[in-house]
Amino acid sequence: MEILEVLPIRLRVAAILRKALLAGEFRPGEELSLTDISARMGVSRTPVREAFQALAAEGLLELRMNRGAIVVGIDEKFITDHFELRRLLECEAVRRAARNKVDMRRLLQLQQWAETHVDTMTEAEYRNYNQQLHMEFWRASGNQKLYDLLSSLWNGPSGGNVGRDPEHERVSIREHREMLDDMCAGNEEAACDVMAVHISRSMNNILRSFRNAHSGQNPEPPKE
Amino acid sequence: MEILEVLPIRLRVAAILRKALLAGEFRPGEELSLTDISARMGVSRTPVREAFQALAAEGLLELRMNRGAIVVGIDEKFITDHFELRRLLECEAVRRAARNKVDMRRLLQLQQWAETHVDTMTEAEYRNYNQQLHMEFWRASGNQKLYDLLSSLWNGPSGGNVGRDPEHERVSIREHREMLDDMCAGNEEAACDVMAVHISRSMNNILRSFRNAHSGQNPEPPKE
DNA sequence: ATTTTGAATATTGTATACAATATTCAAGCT
DNA sequence: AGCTTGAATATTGTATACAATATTCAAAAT
Repeated sequence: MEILEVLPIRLRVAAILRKALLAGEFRPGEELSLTDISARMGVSRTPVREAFQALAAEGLLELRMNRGAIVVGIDEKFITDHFELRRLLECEAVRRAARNKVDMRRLLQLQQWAETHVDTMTEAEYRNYNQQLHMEFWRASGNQKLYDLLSSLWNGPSGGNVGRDPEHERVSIREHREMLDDMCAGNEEAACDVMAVHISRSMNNILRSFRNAHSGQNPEPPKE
Repeated sequence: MEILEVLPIRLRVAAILRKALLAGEFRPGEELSLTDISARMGVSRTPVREAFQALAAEGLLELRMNRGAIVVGIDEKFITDHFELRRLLECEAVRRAARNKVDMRRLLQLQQWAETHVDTMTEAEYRNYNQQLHMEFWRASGNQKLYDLLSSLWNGPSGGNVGRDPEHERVSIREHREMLDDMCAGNEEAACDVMAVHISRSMNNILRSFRNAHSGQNPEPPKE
């Protein structure tokens, strides 16, 4: 039987707004009115306000005192900045994990499952495996702050509603295996190098789909 | 004439609680009651609640749904985790700054001021110079996320109310000069190495004062 | 005509009221 | 005795009311 967990409104509001912001559904510089959003979502201003503050901390909104929130534009630099930071941190995580000679059982178990089911996995299953594996990397780094930070970065720009890419998934699973082998062998720099390639490849995928979505048609016609 | 800015209550509450938490004034695992804190501070629960959420995002509190917040203990690992992360990011910032060949005028101007006034600086002046210089490093990295992240880490564990250390300040100023020279010369790795030493030295200072404060007397007598 | 002033309006910031969830503890049952 | 149950209590989550600040725009002054 499944445990069904009801999230607080502020988290659901934050998730909805985050997705919309990352999808570029608001114009950069546009003012987001607390009253307006809460009315449109059918909730009170309080949880929306809390969501605004969380999104501001994530860099998606800018809060001006007594003057509401404005949308920070998602452009290619936003995406590359995000992924370059994530690459730095993920590399550090596996480097430390390799150095720490940490218990690899859970990691190997996850990876084995993925390699066994590589041809039959649903997209949801792949996403779940991928996140769990990365989270194990972060945990294995032994640095709690690193873990927390990478967790929050996971909610950053992602492909959005672009269809799944089986080839990307296959390559990723192979790279995961490489990293695990390097970690088992205590080969810090090798694991780190694979991770750098791994994240860069993700970034390029996202960038490609971003350019695709923004090429040709203007997302919003210019004013007037 | 000075612009006097009145911060929102939630930010002042967050600052007060952050300081207290980092100073270890609450027992690890202790429950912080929203009602209690707001009453003791003479404000309503709303801004305190918002402060709690911000502190939870910083890793200083843990929020349990419908069950209040508990204090995350500040121990030596908390401090080393923090500084190892900061070292990684500050190193990356100067590495990128050196690579980018950015405009160094503001940096050199700040540094020159510090070297001129090294013997007459007040502690507040040193702190101000130090923060401004580091912020220029972050900015010079060209990565907005890196800047935001290092900004938020600046509020992390700091010496607290341990007296000033003029020798530490002198050495820091010399290290800053070394980094600036390396950056001007485009010497990425050299600048990065100095930064690593620089941050590690800060960490050891904090650790020393932490051990000092926690050795001998229990901060709080055990229950019963 | 341009600038300045200030009242009207709208929006955020804070406080309080209400609803929902969790905890406690005593009564009843096996 | 130990466990289960449920009412009472307390605390958080959300909604609403109120206060303070910012914006707008028209009228007045230069």
